[in-house]
Amino acid sequence: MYDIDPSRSEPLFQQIVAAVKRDVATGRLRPGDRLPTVRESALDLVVNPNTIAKAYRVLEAEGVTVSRRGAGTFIAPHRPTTSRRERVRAFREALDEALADAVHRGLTRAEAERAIESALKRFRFGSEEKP
Amino acid sequence: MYDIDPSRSEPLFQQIVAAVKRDVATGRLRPGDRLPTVRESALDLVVNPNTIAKAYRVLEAEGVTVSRRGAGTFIAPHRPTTSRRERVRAFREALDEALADAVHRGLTRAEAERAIESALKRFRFGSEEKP
Amino acid sequence: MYDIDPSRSEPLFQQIVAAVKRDVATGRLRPGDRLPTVRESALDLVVNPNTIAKAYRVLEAEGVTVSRRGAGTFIAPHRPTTSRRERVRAFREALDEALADAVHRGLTRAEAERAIESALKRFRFGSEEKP
Amino acid sequence: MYDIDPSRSEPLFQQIVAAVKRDVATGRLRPGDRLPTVRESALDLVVNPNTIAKAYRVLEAEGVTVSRRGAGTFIAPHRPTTSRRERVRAFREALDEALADAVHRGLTRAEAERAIESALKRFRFGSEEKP
DNA sequence: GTGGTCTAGACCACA
DNA sequence: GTGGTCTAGACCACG
Repeated sequence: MYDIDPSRSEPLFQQIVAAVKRDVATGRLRPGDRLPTVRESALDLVVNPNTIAKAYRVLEAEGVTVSRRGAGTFIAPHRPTTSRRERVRAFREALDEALADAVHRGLTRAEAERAIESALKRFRFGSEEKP
Repeated sequence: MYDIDPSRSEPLFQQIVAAVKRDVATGRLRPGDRLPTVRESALDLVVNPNTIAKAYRVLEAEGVTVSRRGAGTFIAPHRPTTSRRERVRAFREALDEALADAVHRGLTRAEAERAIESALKRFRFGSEEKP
Repeated sequence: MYDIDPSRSEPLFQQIVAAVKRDVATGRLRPGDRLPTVRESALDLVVNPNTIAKAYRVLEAEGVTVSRRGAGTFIAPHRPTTSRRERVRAFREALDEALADAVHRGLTRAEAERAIESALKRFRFGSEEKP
Repeated sequence: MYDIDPSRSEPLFQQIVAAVKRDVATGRLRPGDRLPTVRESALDLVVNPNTIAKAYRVLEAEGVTVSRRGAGTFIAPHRPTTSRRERVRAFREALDEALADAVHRGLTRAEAERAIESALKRFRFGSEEKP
């Protein structure tokens, strides 16, 4: 399902977490959808079931999923709680780091703008009310 | 100098690396500029000197700085070597993760666009001529 | 009847057990009252009948209910058997955990006292005479 | 250090989490204090180091501690974030369950009041400002 | 059959 | 030496 790469330095469980979050944010996974079971995913991605379980635990802790023993793991309804200030700050930090790296790699402004434009299309942002 | 936060999960040396790279990418640090010595930085940031040394080692390995024995550590001239494909791919990945997180935090499209526009202004991209 | 929340980490059957015990302790349910059948409850609470059955089994094991074959499940007459030492110890432990959590959430002493005062009013304690 | 009981049904890591939270809430542990290392605790409590590590991870996730690789695990500065409504609601629920259990065990009102009064003395509540 | 807990033990990243 | 990651495998609680 996901392309997990053990050779990358990012921990496996974090790669899984990021992949699920991306799919939720783009709408490929929607509230109520069921994730594959821990054992299925473990076979699929060729990692230890504990590693999947850890990823699911983190996702649950972040409010992305809910796990029910005996039933499975499901995408939770959205309920962002961070303040506007905080979410903008966090985004700017991540964006700064991405851009700084890109500049060092020689990305041109045009390339950056194209990539951003295309990325913005793929994500499903929350409704535009301004709290 | 930099605001390093030991309580964040990102390793200290990486926070330092990212901060220097950001300053180079925005132009606050320019080729030829000298970085503080390891000891100065260690006192400044209240961090173990080994941690600073590791950050400087990584920066040099990435080609961001050059250290001249007995003279200090300096910002290197830009010389991006990655292929266009590679640099775009890396940027898209980082951007995807930043956006996915932001969406989960409830960022609206308008907020994202404003943050991006402002960030694009702050970074000094390479010249558009040489692909 | 009860507000059972499958997304909470507490097992469903325990939520049901706790709800019944609370109702008995507050007097909403009294000795001799009949509980809904397993099937009724299962439909009502949208829960697997096995889960209800397990809750009833636990309640009976704890002496809160008695089930009479063919007739149903009834609230049992009170007949606490634990020693004073034991019942106080158990209460103190639960109270400690509740208070520790509350303090971490930032509850003030005044808020705690008000909540306690109100709670004490709602519960029907045993007669003070028989130690 | 703590009295952990493997025979209780509560998971070991949760018992450890509760014990640390109680010590923080009573003031036995204060912000900045260092917890025993994972390995020390594991030897001390005769449990697997992974179990301690999990407890520490949960404590960090709840904001009770901060862990720094290479340095240790420390009590974090208090920064309760829950709203007044939420913290009172959570406390009332826990209190209700504790009282319901106690009533079933035959606790008298006098016993309850004495236990409560004594418990209230041991915990360090936040400052009394009303936000 | 689902997720959760725990153990044992190896290896790694960080300070 | 610190905490973190991952594997392997047993056992349990829940629905």
